[in-house]
Amino acid sequence: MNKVSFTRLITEDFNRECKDMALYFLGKILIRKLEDGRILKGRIVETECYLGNEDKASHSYGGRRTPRNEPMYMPAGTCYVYQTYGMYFCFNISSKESGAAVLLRALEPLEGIDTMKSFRNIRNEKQKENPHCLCNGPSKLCIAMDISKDNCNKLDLSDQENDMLWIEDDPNFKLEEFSVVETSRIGIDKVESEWAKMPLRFYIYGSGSISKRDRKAEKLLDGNT
DNA sequence: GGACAGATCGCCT
DNA sequence: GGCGATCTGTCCC
Repeated sequence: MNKVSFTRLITEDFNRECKDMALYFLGKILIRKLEDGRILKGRIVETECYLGNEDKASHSYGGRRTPRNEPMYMPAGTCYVYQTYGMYFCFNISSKESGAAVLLRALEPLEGIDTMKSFRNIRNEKQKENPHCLCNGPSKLCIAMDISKDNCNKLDLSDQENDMLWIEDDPNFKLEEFSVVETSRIGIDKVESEWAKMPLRFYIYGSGSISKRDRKAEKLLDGNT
């Protein structure tokens, strides 16, 4: 058996254009180290692109630049964590182009599942027993991984000294062996339909941890094989 | 499976 | 002052 080691992503790994990065992240491992040393790991299975300037669904549409979205303009690999609906967080990572970022929408929990459960506090008995329910949404994964604006916003994921949050490549995981579903983004119905429909959401076909499956797109993939 | 209402507050206009 | 890149429970088919 060859020994294959997990490697942490570095600056050049993050230096990609938004769509390329969203696809590149699929299958990678997001790792969170808590203050008490506990480790939480999840495989990234769903991502979404938010482009700059021309993207009407993006916080940076029209070049808007405010204190909140400043991380979208910072170097590739910078965390953009913002609060929404007064009580939830969304976790993005800035890409190469200024003003663009990739939203992490879902993870498949791999390690620290009991800790994630304790953070999520799920009431529904069936969901409670299913790890796939822990991180299958952008704000759920923030709760499960203890990612908030206070502790992770503007963090540099390419900084090898940063031991709070980072991403590793899993050499045993080959994205080519999976189908990737390309579909429209979630929760942006109010923007001009052209941009609402744009296929800027990506997920690994067959993962049990997807926030919202697109059965039509999956059927088309089935037809092509 | 889908539709809908309510929670709740930082951010931007 | 109004509005969310969401989640949850409820109601209905």
